[in-house]
Amino acid sequence: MSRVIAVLGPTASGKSALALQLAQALDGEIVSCDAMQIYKGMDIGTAKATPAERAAVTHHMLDIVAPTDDYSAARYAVDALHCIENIQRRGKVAIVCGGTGFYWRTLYCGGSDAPKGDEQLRAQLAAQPPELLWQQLQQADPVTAARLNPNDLRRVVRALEVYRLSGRPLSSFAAHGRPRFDALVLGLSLPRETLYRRIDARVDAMLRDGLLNEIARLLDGGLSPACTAMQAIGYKEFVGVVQRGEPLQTAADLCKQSTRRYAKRQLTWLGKEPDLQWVEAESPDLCRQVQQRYSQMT
RNA sequence: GGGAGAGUUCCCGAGUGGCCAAAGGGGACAGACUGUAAAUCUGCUGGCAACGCCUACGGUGGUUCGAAUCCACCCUCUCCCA
Repeated sequence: MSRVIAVLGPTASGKSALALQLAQALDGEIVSCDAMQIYKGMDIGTAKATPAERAAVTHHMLDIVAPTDDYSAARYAVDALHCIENIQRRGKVAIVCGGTGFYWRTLYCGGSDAPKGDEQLRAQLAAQPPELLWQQLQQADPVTAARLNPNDLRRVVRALEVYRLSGRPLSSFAAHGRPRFDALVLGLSLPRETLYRRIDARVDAMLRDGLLNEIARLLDGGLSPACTAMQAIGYKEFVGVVQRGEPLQTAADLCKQSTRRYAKRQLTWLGKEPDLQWVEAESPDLCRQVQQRYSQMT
């Protein structure tokens, strides 16, 4: 299996542009690694590759499911790995590009084979008092309980769910393993202020490009504001504007703020990502530099 | 011109003599992350040679063993009457 290039980094750091350049220079195809670009109909707010870009370079892992559906890192790992295999079988270079660290990690290092989520069970668990859930977890899976914060309900519920479904504690399932394929793993870095400026500008641009119309279309189509897809930054902030005519400026500011925080979380994650090499996002001959590193890999 | 009220740490905002470097919230910063991950959760937020010291609650000066809290004057803002 030949080498994969992964272009990771915080939002608005220039991942897509670099991936596009690389794909054109190396005869490659792009595999998106973004938990929200998975959803159909969410284009502007997720900064999905444009039709023109998709015509120029083949993109994978975009528009995989409807926004009403749920998706997961484990599904992503399976689907994206198939894409990579297919690309390589055709003699092309697979370029993974995106900002969802958890998805990339699961693709690269494999994920746990604990049972998949069960909506009903989750709802049933979540209906119980948090203290009770915590007590149950401490009994059923003390190792995981020691690891988790009692307030992190989502993880507490998941751990209990795994226990109920499999009869085994979550801690008995292996987490990520060793990398499953060779990859040049890149993280785009740039000064915090620059990154934040870019984020602000990007939100403004999305609004100019018709983000509100896109959201209105989704909501008119019957999409519930409560579903996972609508929790995406750039969407949840504007539901009130679209549905109740709340002030746009306030929502836009909030959106910029959430995006900045998200970028920070991405950076924190990337800091521990195996094999990751940081490259300066703003360096003028970035694409050439990366190509050089790529060719140096043996 | 007269009267009433307000000025608190990055912001909002509690605090009306010691338990106050000052509740709470926001923001910023840092971190976690086993099939929801653009989600979810946590920590931290005056300075220092730091079990102590210094600087801080509009300003200056008082009262007091001790003040963000009481008094006087001054400055700024808000409201009411002229």
